[in-house]
Amino acid sequence: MATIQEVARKAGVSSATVSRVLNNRISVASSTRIKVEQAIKDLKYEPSMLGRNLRNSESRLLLVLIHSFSNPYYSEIINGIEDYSIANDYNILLCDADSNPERETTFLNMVKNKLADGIISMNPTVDIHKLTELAQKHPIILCSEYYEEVPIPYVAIDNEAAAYRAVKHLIKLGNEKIAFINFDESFLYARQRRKGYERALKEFDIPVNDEWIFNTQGLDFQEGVQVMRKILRLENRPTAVFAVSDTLAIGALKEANVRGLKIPDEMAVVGFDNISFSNMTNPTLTTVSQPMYDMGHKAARMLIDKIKGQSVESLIMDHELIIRESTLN
Amino acid sequence: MATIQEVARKAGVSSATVSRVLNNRISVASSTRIKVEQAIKDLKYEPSMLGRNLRNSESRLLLVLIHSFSNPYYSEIINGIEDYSIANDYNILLCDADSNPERETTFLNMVKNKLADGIISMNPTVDIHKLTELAQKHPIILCSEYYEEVPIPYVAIDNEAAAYRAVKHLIKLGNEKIAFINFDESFLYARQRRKGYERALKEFDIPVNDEWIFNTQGLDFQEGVQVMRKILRLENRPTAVFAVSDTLAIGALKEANVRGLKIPDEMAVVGFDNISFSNMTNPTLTTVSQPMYDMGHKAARMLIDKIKGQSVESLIMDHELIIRESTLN
DNA sequence: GTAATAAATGTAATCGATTTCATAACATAA
DNA sequence: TTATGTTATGAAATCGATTACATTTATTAC
Repeated sequence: MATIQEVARKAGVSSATVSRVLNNRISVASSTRIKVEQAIKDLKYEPSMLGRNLRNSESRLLLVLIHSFSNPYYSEIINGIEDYSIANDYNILLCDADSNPERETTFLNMVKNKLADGIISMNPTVDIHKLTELAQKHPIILCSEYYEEVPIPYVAIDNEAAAYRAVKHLIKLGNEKIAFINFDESFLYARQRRKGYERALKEFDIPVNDEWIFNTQGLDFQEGVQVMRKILRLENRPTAVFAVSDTLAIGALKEANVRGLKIPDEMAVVGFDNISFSNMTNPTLTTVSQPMYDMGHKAARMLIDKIKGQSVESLIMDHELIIRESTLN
Repeated sequence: MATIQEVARKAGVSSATVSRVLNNRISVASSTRIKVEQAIKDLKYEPSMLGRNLRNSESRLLLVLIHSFSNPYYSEIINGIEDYSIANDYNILLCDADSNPERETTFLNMVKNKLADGIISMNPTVDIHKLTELAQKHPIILCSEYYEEVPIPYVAIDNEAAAYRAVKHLIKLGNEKIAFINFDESFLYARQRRKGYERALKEFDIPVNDEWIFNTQGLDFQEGVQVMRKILRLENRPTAVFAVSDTLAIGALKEANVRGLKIPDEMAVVGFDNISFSNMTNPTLTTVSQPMYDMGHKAARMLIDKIKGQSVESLIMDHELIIRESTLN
């Protein structure tokens, strides 16, 4: 691999001039520019990012923390992040900590080590204290997961309002006994969605029944199956389910199907996230859609602005209720 | 951010000694080691990877080329790649070219630019000529997608045998009219799977009917739906379908369901890949499983071996037929 | 034609680590 | 005590780019 020095020698100029040609700086005579460009071609020279980055003390790499590659929820957000990043000459490094704290430390250190210029975290299990400390010296943005009283800018939706809307939709269809499959409520979004669930019930004078509220430890399809089994064993059986993730909802839907329940008549189901599968279930799944691509795009913009030293404001995005067969007669 | 120089000054030693402490080199007195470690703590020093990598001319970053984040097929492979890589102090950079040749070039240049030490490509739409050229100077491994007559080591399964096995399974169940939903046959794996399909038919003296062979341009659920619609319109209608990807199979399954066909009696379905959702459809999907985690693990090992300068051999892994409800009465 | 100004290019420092080579300090053997 | 070997450390070069500053060359004004 040729270096800038070799190009300079071949073109009969100094390395400074070659650098100026590479970076399109002003003041380089077109005759020398041509000589240099020829030398670059002849030697098939490619500038080393290592040298450049060391000098500029930037890596032009952004870290994106997710919880697990297997979660289809992330893919559109990532597309949004990536499009904006690449358009601005940043690459992204996708990191799934997979609830492995050691690996998470590795990733967080990359930003201290100058191997990454900033972080977008979408990982709900991230160590928020470490992250907050890191945020004092390095640009960090939260996407979709955020924390009250943590001074890190975020982009997210209004989870309380979205859950409220989903549950209200079920009520309007005539359901009064609505189960709620929630994730572990140590996560803010789970608490917020629960608030929305309860607000909708209260608005219609339906009492909250704790027997119908389930908190899962994970978001696998299988957890949804398990919960639906529990639901079907209840004496006073709900006629509808609102799940905080499509994967849970799809598992629940499947189990209801297997048990021969008519959907939505005997069991209506609403999910959350609008993952691509949600349109491929039988029946198709009603779900809350977040503007995922847009959220990713915005998060990337916020991060890059922050890297540039600008101050950024948190964003709340609009959600949408997508009504499909699982709540449609 | 403190530099190694500042640590050296604070500890009253030279930067060379600090470096030796950091890298656990021999010959540093334990008294000075303690002084240096104290200084590192006091200054909260973290070594800059940029400086280190420049000096060592390595980035310890591996590129993983995929076609699109949205494809669930990759996630387990990526887990395998990542586990091995991280255990060997490499990080991975996930790149979806998303059939954007410009972006692909960006990624391939990273290895020329020394921003990455090697590449694992799983992208079937990659520009194989560029990749082959790059492979002459840089470590590259193909995973799951490979090319005959291209001298790049790969890890993959025997696609012909896997398809043969899937189709034979359908025949043994009594099906003689078996449709085949294949991807674009410009891809080697599509040609190989077709060969397997035809071999199974021939073995049982069933003529190949071109009317029952469909080539899709993409792998979306929706394409599977479309094909099943075409199938159901045929006068001489097949009683079974073998699709080369689960996403296609799930689309086909859904459409057959919607049209009220009994599965598997009136329409048996086999997919390929064993994505997690294939166990959540109704009925669940029979599919060919590749040892994905293992393939990723092996691919990473091959790449890192190659980076170390060792020579590596291509690998063919075993597949497995997972029989579920879509072919089970 | 000369001075003043602008444009083009080169020299050398710099980013932050690692490592070769030289040297100092110390220990051991004769 | 001197010679020899070992261990610990430092000085300085190095990786490959960028850039402040210095210098040369070209252009313009009078």
